Amino acid sequence: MVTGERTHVTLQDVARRAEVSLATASRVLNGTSQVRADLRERVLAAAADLAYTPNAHAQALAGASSQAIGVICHDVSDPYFAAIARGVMRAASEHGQLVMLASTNRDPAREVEYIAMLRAQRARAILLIGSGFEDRAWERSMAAELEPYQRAGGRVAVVSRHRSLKVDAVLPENREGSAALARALLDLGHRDFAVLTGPLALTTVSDRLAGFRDALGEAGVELAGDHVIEAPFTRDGGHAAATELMRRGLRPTCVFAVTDVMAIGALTAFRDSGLDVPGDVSLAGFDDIPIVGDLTPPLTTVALPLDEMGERVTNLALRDPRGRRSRVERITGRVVLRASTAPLR
Amino acid sequence: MVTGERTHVTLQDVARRAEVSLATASRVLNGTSQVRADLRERVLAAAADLAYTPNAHAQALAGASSQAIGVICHDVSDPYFAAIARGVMRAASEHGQLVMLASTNRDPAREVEYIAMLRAQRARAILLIGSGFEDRAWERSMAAELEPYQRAGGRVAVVSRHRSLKVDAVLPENREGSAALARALLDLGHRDFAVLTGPLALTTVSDRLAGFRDALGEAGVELAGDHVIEAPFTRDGGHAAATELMRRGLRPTCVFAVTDVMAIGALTAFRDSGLDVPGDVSLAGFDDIPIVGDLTPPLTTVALPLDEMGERVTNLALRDPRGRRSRVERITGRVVLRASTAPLR
DNA sequence: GCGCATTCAGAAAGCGCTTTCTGTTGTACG
DNA sequence: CGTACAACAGAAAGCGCTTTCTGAATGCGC
Repeated sequence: MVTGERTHVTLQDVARRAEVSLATASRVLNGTSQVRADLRERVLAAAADLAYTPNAHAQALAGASSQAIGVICHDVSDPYFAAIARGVMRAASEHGQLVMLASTNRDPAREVEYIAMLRAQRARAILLIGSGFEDRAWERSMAAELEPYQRAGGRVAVVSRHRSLKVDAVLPENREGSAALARALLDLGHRDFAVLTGPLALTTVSDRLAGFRDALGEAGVELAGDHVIEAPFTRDGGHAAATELMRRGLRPTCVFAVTDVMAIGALTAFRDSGLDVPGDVSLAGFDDIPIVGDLTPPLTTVALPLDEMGERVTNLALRDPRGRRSRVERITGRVVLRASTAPLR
Repeated sequence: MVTGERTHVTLQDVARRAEVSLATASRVLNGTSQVRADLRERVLAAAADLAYTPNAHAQALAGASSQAIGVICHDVSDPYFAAIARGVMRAASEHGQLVMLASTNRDPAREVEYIAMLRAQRARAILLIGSGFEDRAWERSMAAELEPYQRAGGRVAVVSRHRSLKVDAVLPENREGSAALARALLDLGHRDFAVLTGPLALTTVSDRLAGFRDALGEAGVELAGDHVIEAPFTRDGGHAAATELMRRGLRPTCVFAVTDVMAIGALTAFRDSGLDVPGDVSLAGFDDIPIVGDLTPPLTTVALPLDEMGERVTNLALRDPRGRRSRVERITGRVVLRASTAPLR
């Protein structure tokens, strides 16, 4: 049983056992064209007996294109991506596609590498999830990989990034969203703000910061430079940024973390130093990842339909590939006020 | 530019442009054997000029086996899987492997389907993450897919399941973990417990429940039938189970949710009905997913090194495939007491 | 200076499929 | 009864690679 039976069952084996030609076996299994009933039965039986599975590589090579789409994100374990990935997987499986998911840990080089691999796999589509970098060299090498891929018929779609990429995109309105949030917070009476941001080289970050700052500006409230604290784009980054805020002796009445994930770290940092949220400081995030409703207090945020966004990029990439120019679907964020923000007394 | 240039650049194109044979071009690009320096230069230059990427399918077909491993889990957006997946991706990329991730949404049929697809892709290894089902028919169809795959040289490794699968496995000691937790909770003085469980058909669930119940039994504490509430294996399931508990008018001093994800739902349910944790009821989970330290109160749980577990299955599957019989790595859970459990007054 | 081993480039044979092209049979028609 | 045309099975040509097999140079010993 365990003897060197190293090799796969091939269509040839099936054909031989069913005593038909290769072509006939292929036709039966793919339903490509009519085959006489008795032959068909024989082929089906043979395939079942041998536990035959077609070699997808051979199929791909022979013309029937690949069954898989590639998704590149920064980190699977980030709830933001996980939520989007969920939508992607659902939509992909509706299209009968397998999903290859890769995390780059925000390493631009790794990202380019993965695109090359996906290109080699002849993935039907490549989905880029998450903010791009504002980095000329990186943009060029991305484009260098993506352009030949697209020219050869590959589809590319992205969430949250665009500059320099001529591809279909699902674009959350980061600027407008954080502006709306700022106005909501102003309405609560706040005038003294701080912002915890991720790396400003990420377009998502800079957009959210800009939107927030502009909306404050329109209300005549200025956001001082030292009230903007930059840290890694993670829970720990949020924790560190909040800690730094306190270390600087700043006591804004309201803090905006540019992502919920960072806000979570900040919330814990505040709690650990005995600051009450929202009693001592109001806190708001962005994204509305699933967990934030279960925090104490539940987090005020700008809700993005993450799951749906995943579905939409996927559909963008998989539907009518004939589209000439790149389509853009804008996603409006909805401000959700929860208990983490309180009116200023 | 956009004209029907539908086709990929092939090795043939590179060879032609470099004015060498196909074989030479292949040798240069793979470093398979020595090639005269000037020819090598020409090939490299041609490949770069044409932005050549080898067709992975052709490579796979021609013998060099696939570059990808497949991972099947129940739900990518579940933090438990996400954390494991993270470890998998790290280890996989160290082995130069691409990861294809599929979620089955706990649908056994879908699971079998995905294995067939991965088999078709000639994935180098298949990783099954998450509890199996106690279901004879399903086990048979799984085995029917897996067995020919393994016979043909495919590697299979699993996290958290085993029965009937003869494969390498990373096995968290669920039974022992929840027993240890039970003892810790008994030490706090609790005698009146309830358990919120997922579907008992999942081996993980039944093991955790059994371990907990047994340890209580050894201390002479009985877990009444109506104090065990079954619900879906999700945050909402936990919420529903906790709600049901209160609806039944039960007021145990301590509640154990078999996963952290369920515990999170329960925590919110308790909070929403005005029950204080741990003042009115202590609450514990299992897994130690990253978020639980940021909850209020932080959750007592049995910590599993999720990230490391992902790494270990991957290594199990990718290292020395010559291993004759299946290896098992047991993972010990560590009880972490946090503020969600308090000593009984 | 001749025969031999040694390098290294090229030709060609697959890998397992799909699909076009060919050929054979059976049926309907004049 | 012979011809035209479906209908359908089989042969064979790739798809883009890797790798074995061939063969032409080159360098070496005697």
